[in-house]
Amino acid sequence: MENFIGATLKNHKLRTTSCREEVLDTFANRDMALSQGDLEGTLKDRFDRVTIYRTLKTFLERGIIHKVLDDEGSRYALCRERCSEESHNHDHVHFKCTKCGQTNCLENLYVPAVKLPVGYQAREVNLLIQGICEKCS
Amino acid sequence: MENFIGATLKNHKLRTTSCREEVLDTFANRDMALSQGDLEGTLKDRFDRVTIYRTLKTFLERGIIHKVLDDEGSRYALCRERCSEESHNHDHVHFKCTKCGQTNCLENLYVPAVKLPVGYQAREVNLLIQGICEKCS
DNA sequence: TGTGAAATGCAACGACGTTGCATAGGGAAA
DNA sequence: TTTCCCTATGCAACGTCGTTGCATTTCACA
Repeated sequence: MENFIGATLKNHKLRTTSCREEVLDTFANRDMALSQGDLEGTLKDRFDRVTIYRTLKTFLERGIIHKVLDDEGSRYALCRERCSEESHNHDHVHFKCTKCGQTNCLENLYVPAVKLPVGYQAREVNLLIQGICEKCS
Repeated sequence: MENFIGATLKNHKLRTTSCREEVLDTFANRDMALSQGDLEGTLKDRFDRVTIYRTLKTFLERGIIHKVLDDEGSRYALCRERCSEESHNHDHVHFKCTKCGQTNCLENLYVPAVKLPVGYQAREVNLLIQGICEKCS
């Protein structure tokens, strides 16, 4: 874990700070999409909410995390595939359980190709499925 | 148009008020997904933002409009298919142009079926494609 | 046309996104 | 190891949005 955190920050040319370490640690330990509020719940004693906000923003820009669509507010999840500032790669499916509220990446599923009308160019595709997850069914 | 608005409200058993009429009219005239901010821009001289908020909430509950996922804030669009309080039906694709910022429903496209892992049950599916629309390309 | 129920406006609160600025802290070079 | 610069952080502040309570107005049916 220590290795993962240090290596991730170094790979993306970011300074090692306690806030960044703990945010990364939280993402790694809780295997689900997190909102800024979730992170604040865990870290607000130690870090200002603006710092958490800026940490998320930085991670987003560098391709360490990606935004997960949600019908209420924003959530974020670690990028598993190789992402960088230049290219993001997130055409997998997100599943939100309406019972327990958890949002997860279904890593193995890919978004089926959609044939767009003439003139439309796709850059990014987000598929959110809501329903009941395996634990709650 | 008059007919559409009156009939829509009556069909969903809602009182006819000027705010509801104008919100519906705005949705009908501008053929795209609108945020609460968009509506306030047009209507805030005449109606309180809370009234607009509650109008949207009511329309959502009754199946007159549906929520459109967006990576920044919520947007709403008219339900074209038959929707009611009981059953919503919105498995079509939404397209957001990163150039002009417009979000539209691609009515003719349906979300391809995704085979979920065992134990997962889908209730609602949202597909958002971002890129360049026909007008901007 | 009167009346009860529903819709509206206003005030207020919290959560979030965002920015500016002064201070603290990381890390490379001496 | 120490110094110094640049970056990250904390704090204050502001705007937007979602949300609720309450008093007042308005709709629609009897």
